[in-house]
Amino acid sequence: MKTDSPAIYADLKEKLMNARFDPGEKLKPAALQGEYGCSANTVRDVLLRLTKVGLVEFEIQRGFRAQYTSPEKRNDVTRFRTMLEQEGATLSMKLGGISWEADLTAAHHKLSHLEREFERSGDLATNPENMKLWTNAEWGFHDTLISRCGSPMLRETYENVYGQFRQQMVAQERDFGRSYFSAIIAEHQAILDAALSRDVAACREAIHDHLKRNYVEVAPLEAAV
Amino acid sequence: MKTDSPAIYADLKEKLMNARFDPGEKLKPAALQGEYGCSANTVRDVLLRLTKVGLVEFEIQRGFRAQYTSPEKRNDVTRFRTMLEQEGATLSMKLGGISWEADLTAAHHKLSHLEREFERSGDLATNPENMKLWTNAEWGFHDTLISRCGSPMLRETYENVYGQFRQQMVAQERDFGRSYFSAIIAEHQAILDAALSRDVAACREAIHDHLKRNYVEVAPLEAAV
DNA sequence: AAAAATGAAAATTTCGAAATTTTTTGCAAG
DNA sequence: CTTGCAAAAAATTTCGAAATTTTCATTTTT
Repeated sequence: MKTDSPAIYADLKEKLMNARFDPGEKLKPAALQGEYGCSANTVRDVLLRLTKVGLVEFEIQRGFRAQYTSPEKRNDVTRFRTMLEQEGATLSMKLGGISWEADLTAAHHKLSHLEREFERSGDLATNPENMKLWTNAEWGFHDTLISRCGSPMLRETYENVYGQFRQQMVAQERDFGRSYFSAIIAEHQAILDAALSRDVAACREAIHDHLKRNYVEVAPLEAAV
Repeated sequence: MKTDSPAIYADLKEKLMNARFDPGEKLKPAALQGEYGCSANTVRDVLLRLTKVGLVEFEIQRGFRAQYTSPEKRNDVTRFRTMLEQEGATLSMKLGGISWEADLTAAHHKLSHLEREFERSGDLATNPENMKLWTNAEWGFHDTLISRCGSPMLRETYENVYGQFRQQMVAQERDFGRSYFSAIIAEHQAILDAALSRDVAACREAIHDHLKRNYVEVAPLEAAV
């Protein structure tokens, strides 16, 4: 009995965030068990825990599925993430001190360094190791932005929604060419500048601008109850 | 094998929301198993699922606990709930049509009827059946308020946070006397009026006023990273 | 006496199999 | 050819026990 469920959790989480499962794909413990050399129950246990962070859907008596995808779902995730990040950043701007400015500057420095590198070389899409570096740096910047919001619940929720955002968008097979990075670099810079100058309106706007590319057209319907 | 895990889930959820477990109390599957005539694993399964809605804390290799309580935690839940409800209500005011107005009016009617009754008779605290009635009506009103926000994620998150709010506050042993209901009735009315007249600022204010009694003084510290 | 080490008890995790439920398949009727 | 039903197959849930880890009380060492 040498199974390492934290490793299974981490591996499944990584696969889910990187869309290595199709949207809505069934996740059968009995099938996954072979991958990890453990019993089906252990996989079930892990999937139940991944349910909490929103990466896996669970329905009683009919098992687990990778989160489904749709234009509506992507819009929802994007809107919700935007809202949480705007609120978190606004609070950080009010509550954060010099240490926050230092942390945010550092996180941005790391991120922009990478992005300028990828803008030049264009070898992000091809190199999974670079993708991981960028992914971590991007997360670090956005997390630091809201880190002084003073609300653990907001921060934890943001983390989960950020993960779901990535899950939805990675499946979209976007273009990570140079023009993408040119835009992204400017957007991150705009967020940083607004945050450091404590300009709440500008920062909210910059966050919205950063995420608006992810909205897609959907037939407008009155929301259901 | 006649165990009914949905019933176990419902029962534990009810007990957690009504603070029938002490804050931070250990929830041991082997101990709870007797209550429900099932195996410890079934209880574990249920507790893992209750983790998703934030009523239960899980830490790997050291099991489950009822959510802990503290002034900071109560403030956090209150602040986060306020924020979500304000955003949800604002969106509903923008997107909701006549059917929303009808639903909201109906939900408020049901709620205020009960509250006026309890204001007169004062027999809420003593009668658990009445408490349940009020609890459901209160939830119905607030859920309807945000029901047209157009964001399933916001709405689901609000539901979880509302449950955690109740979990925290019920443990506080508050005074449900007549004066409490006098205040509550006016607050719900103010929310309804502002919502129906699509007055965003007034509605946000009314939501804040409704929840502000739950804030407690806490030594101000710069938020940790 | 305080701290570290030891060992027993308790709790958590994992397992493989049995019981239950859902889904699929095959066949017959309209 | 489609629909409805029954049987088989597959998947999920539940179980009780074994393996592992944590917790707690006790003893040993500094």
